[in-house]
Amino acid sequence: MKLRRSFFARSVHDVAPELVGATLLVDGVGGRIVEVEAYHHEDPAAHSFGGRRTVRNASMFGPPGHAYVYRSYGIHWCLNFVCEEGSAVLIRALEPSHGLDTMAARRGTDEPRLLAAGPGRLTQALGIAGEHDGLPLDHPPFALYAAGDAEVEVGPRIGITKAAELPWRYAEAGSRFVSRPLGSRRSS
DNA sequence: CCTGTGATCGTCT
DNA sequence: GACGATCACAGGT
Repeated sequence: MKLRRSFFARSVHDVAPELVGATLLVDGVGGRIVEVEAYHHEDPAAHSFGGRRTVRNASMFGPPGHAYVYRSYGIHWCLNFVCEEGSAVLIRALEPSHGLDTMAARRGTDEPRLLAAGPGRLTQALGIAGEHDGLPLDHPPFALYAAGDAEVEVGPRIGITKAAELPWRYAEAGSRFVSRPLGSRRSS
């Protein structure tokens, strides 16, 4: 079942766990989302913190159901799904199932676990870059299908220094394709 | 298993 | 001028 834009017009804390197990394809390449994180405007770790709009975070304040793509550490791209105003879900990892050869070529590895385990790896495998910022998620090149049954685990987010203790990371229990097991200490 | 470090640059102060 | 919602690799335990 395809996800409609209205799916995203809710609290990011409701949407994020429901995205675990959903299928994300970009031009037919992708797989099952197994790890996400929630960010919103009252969250010190979020780009939208305090409701401050900038050129970079404009998409976060745009309509729900669109992509927010930004550059991380000057090197990588990160993909988010915009929810209610000023909130978004960071897509951190997926289990590759469609277009494995394309992902392997883009990533420079055949190791399935390394194709899309981490937000930077995922965007590289799916061919996501700055031109995808602001695009609607219910139109090509995106295709999103609702999750079936998925057991979701919760834990602290990764790689942040502010509000690092908040348990707003959601992952599929037992998945080998997450960027890092829940409950482990290291941030990469 | 773990920790440390360099790469690299746009964004915000 | 400082700092990342990261990754790959090196080296020690």
